[in-house]
Amino acid sequence: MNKRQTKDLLYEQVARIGKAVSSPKRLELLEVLAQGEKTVDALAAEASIDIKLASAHLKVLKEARLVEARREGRYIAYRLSGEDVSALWVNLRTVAEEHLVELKVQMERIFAAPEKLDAETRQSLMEKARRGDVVVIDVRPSTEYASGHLPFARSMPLDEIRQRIKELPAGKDIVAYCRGPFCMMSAEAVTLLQEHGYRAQKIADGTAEWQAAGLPLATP
Amino acid sequence: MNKRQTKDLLYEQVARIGKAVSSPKRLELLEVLAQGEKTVDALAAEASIDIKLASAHLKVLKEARLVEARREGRYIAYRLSGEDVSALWVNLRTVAEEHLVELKVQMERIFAAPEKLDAETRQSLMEKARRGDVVVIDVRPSTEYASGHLPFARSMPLDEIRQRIKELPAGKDIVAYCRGPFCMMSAEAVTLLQEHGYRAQKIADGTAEWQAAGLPLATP
DNA sequence: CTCATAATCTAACGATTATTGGAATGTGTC
DNA sequence: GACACATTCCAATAATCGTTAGATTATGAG
Repeated sequence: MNKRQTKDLLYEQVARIGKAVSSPKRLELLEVLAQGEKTVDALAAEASIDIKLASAHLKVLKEARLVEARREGRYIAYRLSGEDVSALWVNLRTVAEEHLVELKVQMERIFAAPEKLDAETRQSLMEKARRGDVVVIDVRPSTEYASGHLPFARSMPLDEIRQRIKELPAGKDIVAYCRGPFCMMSAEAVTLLQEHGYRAQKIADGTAEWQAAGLPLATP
Repeated sequence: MNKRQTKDLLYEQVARIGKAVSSPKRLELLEVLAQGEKTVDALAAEASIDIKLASAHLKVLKEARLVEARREGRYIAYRLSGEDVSALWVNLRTVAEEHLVELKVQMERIFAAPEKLDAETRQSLMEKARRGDVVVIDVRPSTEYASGHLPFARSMPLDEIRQRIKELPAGKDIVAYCRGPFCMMSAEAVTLLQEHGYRAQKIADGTAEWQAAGLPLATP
């Protein structure tokens, strides 16, 4: 086998990963899976697609070894096949945010001033949360919180905020996060909290971004 | 505009990046471009494809803003539009190496025991090179060396090793690197050096991997 | 065993993509 | 200004991909 054929084989393998992440729906599935294990059903619902289509996309992801499947009773649960997969998603999204003006514009139009964190800010946020100077709330569904969350964050799913709002200490700064910069849950949470007189802000980070920055997650 | 439409737009943008990296030839072009600016001509030759096809692929990469073009006389020189692009390539390739058994097997079959570096090894290699305990040689073409190389490495292009082999101090350990784990130049260099009685080994790192690990490059 | 449910498989379509050949554009040289 | 050269544009083809619908498989409940 000559050099050219050898190289072709190598790049072709990497392109399998590339092809897997070349579809918007598959990227969305990856982001949801970065929040923890989910059934096909749940994934299809999250991505607003038919179960059949979700299954087909998951098959592609599985063939690229980006996800793994596991039978759980009647359901089949999919999960990312490693932390590096979630880091790859963050990397792709970050490159897109950095280079694609269209995306920048869209995000600025949609999410007024998203709070982007750098290494230092992440560190100091964690410190403040540890000391109780701010209350960090995870507004994702509680199952996602359970499969990993930011250190010192408490679970306060968006659906339950209205009922549970009195659990939050008045006068404290509230910091809300959800699945990442594309997720709208934290923004809704902030609006809700501000309507009730809280000082609340959101951050762009989700667990995937946090981990990709090299910081550890907590699990209850 | 509802939530679903908004999300669709966001993921679609990221998928532009995904689509750009979904072709083996485009990945190869990206890797070559990670070595420095190149003309369409040179890129086509490196990837063993027709100039027209190279131009088409470069157009796709340009539309995804992963590369930029610049006219240089009669030629047009392409370059990566940022360090993050080269880091993305490294990330994709690493995920592929990690998850695709086929790729692992191929690489083991082709490159006998590639020397993978971790953070510590990189640090100690640089130290040894600085002290002169080992001689690190960059066997890529000299233009690529010129556009950035490992600290304390000297240029010794593969083509010129035979003539210039006496420049290398006898008795010293030689460490050769080239464009990265897929590149075969360092392996050939090692064979050549060993035939001349040198203790030589190669490392998997190229400049892209070095940089992706957060370490600085040197430029003459 | 039968049924309902979750998921996959198969086949089909329209849309997109890779690749090729031929024509056109832009640049420096004579 | 004519020419050679590097590159891009345009059109056409074959291959691949996304999506949908219908049939099939696997599991747990009754």
